[in-house]
Amino acid sequence: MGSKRDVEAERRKQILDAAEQVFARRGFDQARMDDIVAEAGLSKGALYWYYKSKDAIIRALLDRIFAGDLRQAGELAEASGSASDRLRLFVGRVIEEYRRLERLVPVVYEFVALATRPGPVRDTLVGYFRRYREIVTQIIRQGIDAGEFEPCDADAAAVSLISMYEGIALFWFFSSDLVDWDRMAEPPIEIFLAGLRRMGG
Amino acid sequence: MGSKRDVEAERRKQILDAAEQVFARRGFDQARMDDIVAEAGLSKGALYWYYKSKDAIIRALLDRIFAGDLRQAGELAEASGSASDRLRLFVGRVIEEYRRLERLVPVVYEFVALATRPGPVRDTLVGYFRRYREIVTQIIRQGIDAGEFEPCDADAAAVSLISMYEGIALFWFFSSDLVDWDRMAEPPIEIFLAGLRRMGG
Amino acid sequence: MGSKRDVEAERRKQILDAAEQVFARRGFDQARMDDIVAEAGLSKGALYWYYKSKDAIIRALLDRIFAGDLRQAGELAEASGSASDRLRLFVGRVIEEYRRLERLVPVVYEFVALATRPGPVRDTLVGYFRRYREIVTQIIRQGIDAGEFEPCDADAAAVSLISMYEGIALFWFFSSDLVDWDRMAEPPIEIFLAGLRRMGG
Amino acid sequence: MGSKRDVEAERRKQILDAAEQVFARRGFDQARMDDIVAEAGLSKGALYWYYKSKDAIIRALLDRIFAGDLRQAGELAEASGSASDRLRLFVGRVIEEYRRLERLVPVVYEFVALATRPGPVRDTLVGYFRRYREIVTQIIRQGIDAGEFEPCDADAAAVSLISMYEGIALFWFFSSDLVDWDRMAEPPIEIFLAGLRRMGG
DNA sequence: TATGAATGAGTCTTCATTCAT
DNA sequence: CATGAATGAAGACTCATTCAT
Repeated sequence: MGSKRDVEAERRKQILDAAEQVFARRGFDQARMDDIVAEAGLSKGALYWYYKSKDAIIRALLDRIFAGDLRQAGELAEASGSASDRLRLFVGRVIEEYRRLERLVPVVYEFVALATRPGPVRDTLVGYFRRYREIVTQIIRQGIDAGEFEPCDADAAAVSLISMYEGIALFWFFSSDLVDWDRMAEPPIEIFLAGLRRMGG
Repeated sequence: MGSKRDVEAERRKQILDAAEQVFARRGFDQARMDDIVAEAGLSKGALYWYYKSKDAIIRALLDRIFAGDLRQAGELAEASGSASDRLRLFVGRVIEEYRRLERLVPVVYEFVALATRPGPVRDTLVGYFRRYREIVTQIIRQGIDAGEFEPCDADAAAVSLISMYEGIALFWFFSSDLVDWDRMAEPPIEIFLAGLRRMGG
Repeated sequence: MGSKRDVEAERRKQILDAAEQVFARRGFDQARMDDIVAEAGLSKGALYWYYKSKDAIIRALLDRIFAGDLRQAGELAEASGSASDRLRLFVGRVIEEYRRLERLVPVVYEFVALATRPGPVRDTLVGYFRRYREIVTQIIRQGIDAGEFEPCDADAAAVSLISMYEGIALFWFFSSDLVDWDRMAEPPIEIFLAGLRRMGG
Repeated sequence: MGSKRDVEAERRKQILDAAEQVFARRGFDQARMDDIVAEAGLSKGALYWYYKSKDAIIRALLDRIFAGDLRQAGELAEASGSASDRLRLFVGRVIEEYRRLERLVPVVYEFVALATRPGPVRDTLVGYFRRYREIVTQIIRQGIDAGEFEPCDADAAAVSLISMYEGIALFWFFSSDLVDWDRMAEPPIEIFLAGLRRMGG
């Protein structure tokens, strides 16, 4: 049993989990290494043994949150079924993802704020958005080719769709009392699909 | 001429302008008061004469950016013309606003990150979003009542629309090379309006 | 009418009175020039017109409080009457003085703390104590010479007497609920005088 | 040996000793944390590791100086022997204490100045004086009951006695060239005891 | 004389990081 | 591997004093 490896993995997870909590609570800059240490139940030395710096923790967290490879989502581009259904599926997965990351939203916006300026965080997020966009663009294009959707700027439409849910997530965060996912899941995609659909078709 | 008032107003503007630059460049926490002082071309003492603390500057900036009362946008709800046209106008104004705030985007996301946690920043942003939402909901509802749009959850639709442009702004920020406002202005609203019209279809 | 002089004198008194209040409230170091300015109802510029610095104000206050020349007290040394009566009179005046300075006690101890270290404050206080001591020593010596008191170290006795009331003032300040001047005025001097009379006994 | 505890105790002593020196030299407000750091031979971080703030150091010093419980002095109230002898003993111990604290006198008056205003310093000193007073009052009362002293206000007498030595300490501090403890130890207490004594038996 | 905005050196305190044990 | 005391550069803020008006 690779117990050495296991301990290392365990410790790293412990630290990242703790950092997540603390960063969500205070933001990157206001978070103190001591907070993370306390939250993780480790010692300062132990923390620095596994991560060389605060920045290293932030980068590790960035990966853990945004480096998922969207493979599942990507498969949708090549799956069978109508483009509409595949977009519905896609949106369902995105929402699922959002729900999963719920308590991380503060950290996500912390990253967004950082990504505002050049650097590795920005690069990661740019890539993340590009991949999503490519997938959705491809599905919409297939819908147009198949005569399911009106001809249109598929890329602009893709950006619109992703943006809509991205924006709803932000909105939700500022009015969770008024907006809830159960209610906000269907209408947007249905309006959007209706807008894309070839009517006379 | 009230030169005393003028000097005060001038200094405050000088400081807020400088703070905007510096905050955009470095983020709230990484920004140094000395940076602001240098950018403003004032002395430390002068800065503190007008704003008691870094936080006071941030709050003043929050007001300057988000406390605009959306009166113009609000008027659209009561204007004449089709709901579609009024929504188009609304979107046009929002985009105009985004363009105007372009260089402030980093600061805006800085605020969003802050708004993630309870406090005055959050309160301000929550109010800001609520007002937008009310206006758009009203217009859509009028469109439905007038038979222009298919019946639907007007509020959900409003959130969707605002979110879409909100999200596009974010998207744009991460791929200004791929997305530009000239191209992204029309398609989203047109798809959306078509969707509202055809929903039942 | 020397109105110019009058204004100057008036302003200086205004400032010193204000400084007294503020120093009593906050101590020399914690007192802010702005506090004094506010208390005096003057402007910063005006204050600095009359006193060149904070230290100048402190020195002026030192004079105002301790530079009284004790002439009255000094006269007692040459007055007629028994030594006991003259000491009683002396003590009465000292107490009167203490009562008058009541609200200045904090400032007085501020000066005492300062006088702890070499400098003009120390010099002033040293002189102040010396003069008191000389006067009392002389009266006691006269009492011994006149056979009214038993022979003793007149200087040590004088220091004891002055110290006693000095100490009572301090004590009073820390237990004004328990000690009051009406009760503490007579007993000490009477015990002391009895002691001087009976020493040999 | 608990070397961990030892190091902590050692460091705290180091810091308090250094603070004592610096505060004596400059006063609380004029003392710089860097002075204390330098005097203690520590780093700034180390100092703040053990004491959270300048104020915390001052409070710790307050305790170290005034929180001694006077147990020894208290025992005198219940010891055997004449009241006079026990008061002589008491005074001897007080003088001993003063000699011990000699170099701390500036700090003591720094505290007195602070105690002038409400707060923990004042509370501590008030308690300190109260305990002294209770002990001496009790002894004098016993002397009166035993017929050794004339009937009198025992409490006022106690305050007088303590005040006298308190005052002498102050006096001494301003004229150490003229007053020395060897000469000032006996006369005051003897005059005082003579004053209290029942002459006619 | 009087005003009060402006100056900037100086202070306390914080906290990421290191390293002897 | 782990500990936690120690480091010290850096930063927000203060405030006595000045000076243009």
